[in-house]
Amino acid sequence: MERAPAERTPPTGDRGGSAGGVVTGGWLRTGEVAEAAGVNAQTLRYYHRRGLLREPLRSNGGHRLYPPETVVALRVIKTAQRLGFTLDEVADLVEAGGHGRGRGRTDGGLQARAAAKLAEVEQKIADLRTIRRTLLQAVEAGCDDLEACAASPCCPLPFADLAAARAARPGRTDR
Amino acid sequence: MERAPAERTPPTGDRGGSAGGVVTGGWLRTGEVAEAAGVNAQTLRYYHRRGLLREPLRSNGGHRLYPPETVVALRVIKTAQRLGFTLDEVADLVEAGGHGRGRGRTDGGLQARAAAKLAEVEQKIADLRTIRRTLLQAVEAGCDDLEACAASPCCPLPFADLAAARAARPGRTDR
DNA sequence: TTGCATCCTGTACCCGGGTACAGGTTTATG
DNA sequence: CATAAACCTGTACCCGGGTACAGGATGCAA
Repeated sequence: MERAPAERTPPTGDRGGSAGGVVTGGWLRTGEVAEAAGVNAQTLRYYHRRGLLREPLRSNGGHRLYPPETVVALRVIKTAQRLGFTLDEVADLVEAGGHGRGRGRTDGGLQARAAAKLAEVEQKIADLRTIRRTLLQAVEAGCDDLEACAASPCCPLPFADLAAARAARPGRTDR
Repeated sequence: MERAPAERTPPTGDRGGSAGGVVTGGWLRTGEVAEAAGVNAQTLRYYHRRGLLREPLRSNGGHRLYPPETVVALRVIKTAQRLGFTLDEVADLVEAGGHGRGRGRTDGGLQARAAAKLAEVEQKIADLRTIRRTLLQAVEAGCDDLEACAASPCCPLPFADLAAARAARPGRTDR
């Protein structure tokens, strides 16, 4: 993402678009990038810290000046996140994608990682289906009091199998 | 859970079972409860703080002495958690279940809450299925580089719809 | 030149569900 | 009675993904 910003024309006073507001091909300030990508401006700094975005050029006064493709970079990040990748994984993906470029590397590793993530997602779906089934049973059996149910031998709720605690809280499934 | 422990015989020196180790009907210490329920002893204190477990009796020296049904209470908590309830919701459930008891209240509210939770779980499943579909498309289309994909008009990945960010990170679906 | 919007840095806080550690008591056993 | 194991309290930390706030410095237009 936005590799080698140093190769572009550095900003010399003006920042691209002459008509106020909509900058056509010029440099963007933090707030502009954030708004264009639909994220909080603080999040940009956070992503820099996390290594998801390279630090861009600076104005003389120290304000960040982003190339326009940063907006695309942010969309990429958000898309990967929506697909279930953690920020660490996203950082990995963009680094892998960008790293060997220009030396004949075509392997971004996305294929393999997407396949692995697919398996994770399917596991989560399976877990949630178990939960759904159990909730349905509870509703159908008319359970209305957990303590009474725990005492009753005919309640379908699985009070016993503490071992099978994987599942629930889907974000943490397998750690 | 384990309401009115004060009504039981207070522990006067011995703690039930005379044969060392396995206490048959007597009072349990923190570590015993924790082990029997398969949770960390610290977690017991944490549950007390969260209002999930009532503070039990104490020995003269200040050590907690639990009635044996606390183990059941813990199983109930863990079960509800596995069904997707947060600890706040569980606290709510056990309080609702226990609160009006003895004054004709039979409504623990579990029915309604289980039904609501069922809807949540189904939403999560639907979200994950969308994610799965998208990942599958990415794999099938042979996407291997997020940046290239973002630039290509034929990539199936949804880089555009930032608005539809609900989904991913399933634990946080709708906050 | 003035004034205000935007930006900068560093640090602290939020959520949920715990876990860990320090430093001091109590309990049980030989 | 001595000693080790278990317990007590309070406080801080962990994960992931940000958000908020304080206190200064810049940028830009009138």
